[in-house]
Amino acid sequence: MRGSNRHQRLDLLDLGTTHSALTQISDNPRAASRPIQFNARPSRSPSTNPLARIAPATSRKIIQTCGSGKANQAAIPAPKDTTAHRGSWARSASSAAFTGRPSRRHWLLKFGLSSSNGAAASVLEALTISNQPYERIRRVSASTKQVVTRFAPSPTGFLHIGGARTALFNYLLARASGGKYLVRIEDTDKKRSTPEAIEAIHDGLEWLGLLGDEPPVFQSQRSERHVEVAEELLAKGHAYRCYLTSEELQARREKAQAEKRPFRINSEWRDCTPGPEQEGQPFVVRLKTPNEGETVIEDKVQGRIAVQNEEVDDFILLRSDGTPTYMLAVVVDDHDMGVTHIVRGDDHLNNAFRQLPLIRAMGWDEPVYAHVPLIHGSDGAKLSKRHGALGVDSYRDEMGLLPEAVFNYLLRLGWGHGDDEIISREQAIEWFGLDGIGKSPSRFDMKKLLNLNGHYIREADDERLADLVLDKMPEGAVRDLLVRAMPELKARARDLNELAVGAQFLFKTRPLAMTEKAQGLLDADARQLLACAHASFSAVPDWTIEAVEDATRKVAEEAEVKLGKLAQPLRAALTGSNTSPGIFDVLVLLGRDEALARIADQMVEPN
RNA sequence: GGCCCCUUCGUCUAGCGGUUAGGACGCGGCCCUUUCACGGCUGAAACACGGGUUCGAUUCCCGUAGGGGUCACCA
Repeated sequence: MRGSNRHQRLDLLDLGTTHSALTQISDNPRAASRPIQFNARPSRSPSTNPLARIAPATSRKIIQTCGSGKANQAAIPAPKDTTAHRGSWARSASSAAFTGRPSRRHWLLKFGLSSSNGAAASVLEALTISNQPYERIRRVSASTKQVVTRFAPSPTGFLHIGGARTALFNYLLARASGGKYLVRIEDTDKKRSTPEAIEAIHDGLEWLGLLGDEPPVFQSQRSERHVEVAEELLAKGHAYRCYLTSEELQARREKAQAEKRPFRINSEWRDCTPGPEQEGQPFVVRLKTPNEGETVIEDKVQGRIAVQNEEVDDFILLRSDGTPTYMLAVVVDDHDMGVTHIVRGDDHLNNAFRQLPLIRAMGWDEPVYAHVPLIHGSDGAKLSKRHGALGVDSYRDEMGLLPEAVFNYLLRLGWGHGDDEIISREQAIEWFGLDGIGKSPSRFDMKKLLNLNGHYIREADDERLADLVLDKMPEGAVRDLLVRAMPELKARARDLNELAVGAQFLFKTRPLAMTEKAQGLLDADARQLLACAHASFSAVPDWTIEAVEDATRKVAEEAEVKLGKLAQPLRAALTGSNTSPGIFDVLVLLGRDEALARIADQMVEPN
């Protein structure tokens, strides 16, 4: 774990800024002894460039370098030729690395950045590690507040691919900054929540290694607390009792629609005290959201988004039966759990503008938001149950995928790190940052997932694969043989199902059933050749790959045919198929007796 | 429809004002080869459109078109 607790990301500096700074510093030999002047231009999204936020000018002054007596270390051998490092600047939250020229010496640079917007001055600490092929830049804040993220699925169905990716990003963000990653089950809707779904979500997360750092919080068990907050809001005048019925609202909504006016809930109860006639009448509790001005969110993915407050209606906190709504529950739970960074699908973006007034009414700290674009199906349509949105259990059980492949695929879907494709969990933790997340929705591509899975299968341990495949094998499959065959088998499979199919020949019973193509291979000449091979194999002293290969080549030579002419009929006889691992491997794997018997089954009787 | 967001090869993406627009999957070709894979080499393939700003826009701004999200006493 790279980030300790003192490594808290504030995102006050983005990498472009950092880079500019480093370039300037490296160009200025006297940088160590005096304040540094450098230009920082607003990068991709102005809102994420702190310098742009602090002042409109593009030129800012770094107030001081604080090298704590290590002034000379500020003379950095930073790369001057940035174009040589195309695409190699990492854009990670807690750390960034650039490849290219290895550093020649240690250096450590710290400088403070004064912030006129009241935020704590951040400290940027950049260091290179000598003799490493890359250098690191790490942002460190003066504060020690820990990053806390959360994945908050509602248990109304399986854990789908989008949810899994949200979980992944939350997990990675926490790990990347040495923070905490939590899971909360949003089961306030009792009608739609099921224990099966909770189980499925748990299994899915476990399989992907994305279980929370603490046992999950169940939202339904916290309703007392939610009500308590609603009452506090009521007492403070930030919320009010609204006696409008849903029927009344529905009528108004339809009327507005008929008149083609935008409909907004405008409750007359917002500013009036209920009279005696309201006594005993059902009511909901609504939040008094501001009606004027605008609310701005500095979203880490979407950038700066402003919404007019008049667009935000007074949403319900407590239903007429007194139960808390989702909107209330999330805010309260996020606060109580100490969540600092909210990473979720951008279908929740609008909710942020409702949740913010609630947070402000309570005087709580505002979280950092990151709304991640949704994943679409391969046809571009929203992923739905009919559209490839399967539970992760399907990926595991039916499609035969490895969790590390799904992990890697999900990571790359909507997030990028230069040209890197194969990324391990450790590497992901090292590299992950919110600024690497793209703003546009992405499509799910099974082909690429499969390709990745093939890669991870080839990397995987043979014993592990054998155990995984054993389930898919017919009765009588021998684990030991499976393990021995695995190095040959796994090179040819993209998923566990293909692996199982490839392993079938090992356990077939004689006489072997032939596929059509295998049958086609076994013409009269071929059967004749098989007889020769049988004779030759019978005389092989040690049934080793070398000996078997030797014997096979000799048979082909003597018969004056190319090796392939003999190998294919052999393959058919031995496996019942026209594709298999290398024929010598097959011979050895089957063992002398079984191999000879299978050949004998197909050859012409020798005279 | 109101509001909000998005738009680089078919797909995932790199790109932070000057690049022969890079990589990966998929697709084609070649090589390796006992089949199938793997691997290696190689080819085709993209800045949605229109205006600005600028010496110069894929990159910045504004429109248009297309796509998406959201408008519940669901979460």
